[in-house]
Amino acid sequence: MSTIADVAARAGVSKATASRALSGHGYVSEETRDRVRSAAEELSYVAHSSAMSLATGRSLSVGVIMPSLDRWFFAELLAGVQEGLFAEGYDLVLYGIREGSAERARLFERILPRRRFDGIIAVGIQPSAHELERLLRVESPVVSIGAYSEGTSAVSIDDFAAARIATEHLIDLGHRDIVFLGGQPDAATHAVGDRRRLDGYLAAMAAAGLDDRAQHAAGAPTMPGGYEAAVRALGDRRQRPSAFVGVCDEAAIGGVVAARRLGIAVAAELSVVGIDDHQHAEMFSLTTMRQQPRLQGSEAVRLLRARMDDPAAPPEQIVLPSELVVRSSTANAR
Amino acid sequence: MSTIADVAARAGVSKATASRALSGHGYVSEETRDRVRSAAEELSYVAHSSAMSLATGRSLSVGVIMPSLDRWFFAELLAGVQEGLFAEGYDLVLYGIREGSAERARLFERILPRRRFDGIIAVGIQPSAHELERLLRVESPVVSIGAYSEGTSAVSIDDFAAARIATEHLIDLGHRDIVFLGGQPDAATHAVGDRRRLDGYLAAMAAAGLDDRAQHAAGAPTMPGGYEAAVRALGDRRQRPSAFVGVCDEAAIGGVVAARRLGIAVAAELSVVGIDDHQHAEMFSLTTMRQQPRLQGSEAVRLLRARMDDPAAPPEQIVLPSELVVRSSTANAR
DNA sequence: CTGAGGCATGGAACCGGTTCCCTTCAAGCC
DNA sequence: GGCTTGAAGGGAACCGGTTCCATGCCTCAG
Repeated sequence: MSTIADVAARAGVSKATASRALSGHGYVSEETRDRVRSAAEELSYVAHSSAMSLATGRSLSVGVIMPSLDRWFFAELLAGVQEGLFAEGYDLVLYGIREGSAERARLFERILPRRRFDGIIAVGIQPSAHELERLLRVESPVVSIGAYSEGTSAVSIDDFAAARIATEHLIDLGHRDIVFLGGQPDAATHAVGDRRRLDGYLAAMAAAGLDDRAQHAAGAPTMPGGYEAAVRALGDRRQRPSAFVGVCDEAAIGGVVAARRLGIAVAAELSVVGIDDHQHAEMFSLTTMRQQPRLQGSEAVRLLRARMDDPAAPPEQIVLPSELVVRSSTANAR
Repeated sequence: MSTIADVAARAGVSKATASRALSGHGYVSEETRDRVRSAAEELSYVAHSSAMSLATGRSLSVGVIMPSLDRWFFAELLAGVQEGLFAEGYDLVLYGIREGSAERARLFERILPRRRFDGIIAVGIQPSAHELERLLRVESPVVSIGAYSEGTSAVSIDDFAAARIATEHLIDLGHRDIVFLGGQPDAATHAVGDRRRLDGYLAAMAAAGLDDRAQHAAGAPTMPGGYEAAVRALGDRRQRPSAFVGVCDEAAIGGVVAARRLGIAVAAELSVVGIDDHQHAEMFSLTTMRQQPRLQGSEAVRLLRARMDDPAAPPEQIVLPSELVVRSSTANAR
């Protein structure tokens, strides 16, 4: 692999001039620039990123911290972030860190300070005070997604409102016995957004005077999790709910599958609404609150770029809209 | 952020000694080592990765190229790779590149040569001759997953055998009209593994003298793709198949959902077998050929480490086993 | 007593870029 | 004609580490 010294020698100029010619900073004559460029072309020269990073102080890379990779929301988000960063010429360095794991400490203590990232995108992670302090030492701008952090820029939807609107949709259809499906009651592992969605559901129930009928069938925010929670909720024939609000579409779809299995007609006997507009939602005719994780990812990149270009700029929090998409999994209560 | 010069000054030694004390290479007295270590501790010193990389020639990072992030197999794989790399102290730099996109050229021309990766993991990508040449210039070892590349180390399952065994399972149950569900007929976008699975299905059909009954309901290798293909295949009431082999579990589950929708009893009237053992397979009681993408990911890391430690070592191809998991989506033909 | 060899350390070169600063030269202006 | 100004480009410092080499000391064998 050739270095800039090779290019300079071949073009008959100094390293300094070669660097200026290729980067476009400083004065270089038209003719010299062309000579350097073709020399670089001939040697198929590509600048060494570490050397560049060391000299300029910018690494052209962004660290991305994710609590999980195998759920739809996070995978879509990651895809959006990746596309955005790649388009801007930044590399994405991925850390998949389960909440509260030992690796998490190592990440904050050693890994993040070692690479000087130009920026950090943290997804669904509520950094502890100590971790936040470590992040600030690194001095790279942070954008969090779905975590409502105060000090940093942030992207999210209004989880509270989304769940409230979904629940109101069911209430408007005449439903009274509405169960919230999925989500862990344990606060430590409960994703922040899930907690807010549960609160939104509770608020809607309370506003309709249905406080005492509110019920949470806990479970993992996944299809099997929703399935199991639904089986439990539907098990009692005497007091069967007439509608589900899923903590996410995966849980809601689990509920749909469970209902079908138990011979309960979705819509006619049981309305189900989710939150996400998952790629499978349409297939299951699921009514849901649409959010667009890919868009959230690319918005996060946009916010990050803004802060990288001007570190003095104040952090910006944006809340993306989510809208009710009515399909045929919801119908009037009987 | 402090540098090694700060640490050296605080410990009262030279940069050289400080470096040796911290890295453990070369002679340093016990007492000096301790002094340097506590100086580093007090300054919360962390070595600058670019400087280290420039000096040593090793970047402690691995490039990972993936064709998609939103499918279960790839997400699981990525999780396995990520865990493996993190445990070994390597960073994962992610590139999500759609087959044949413009970004792909940029990746091979500029991005990969710029960063000097210590290794590259390419998933489901068949590099062109020109791309392979670029990869070799970079001189970092490559491990491919699921792509059967000759020059490089590789990890995969035997896709051909997996589909053959799945199909034989159905034939043994007395099925004759077996449709292969999902997978794109277009060779350019058809993932290599999907093609091999189709071939395995065809071979099993041929071996049982069922060549003329073999039928491929094409579609995306996803749940909606399988759903649509199944609806088409089940549409003709006169010639309804008695069994599906899904190109993957997602397609197979799409088939199960389609059958339920159409009022066709899975197992009793229609057997369905998939390939993957997807996280949702159990929920749908799907009989399937189990493969473990996480394991494939960590094995890929192991192979990569082997080649990084000894570049002269010959590339190693390993084929991981896949086994038939019989659940209740398959039954004797009527 | 001398020389060899292991240990401990410091100085300086080096990795491959970028950028500051200085020199040169030509054009423009008073 | 002398001075200012700006373009063009070279030398060298610098980013923050690692490592080669030289030096001094101590021990031990001959």
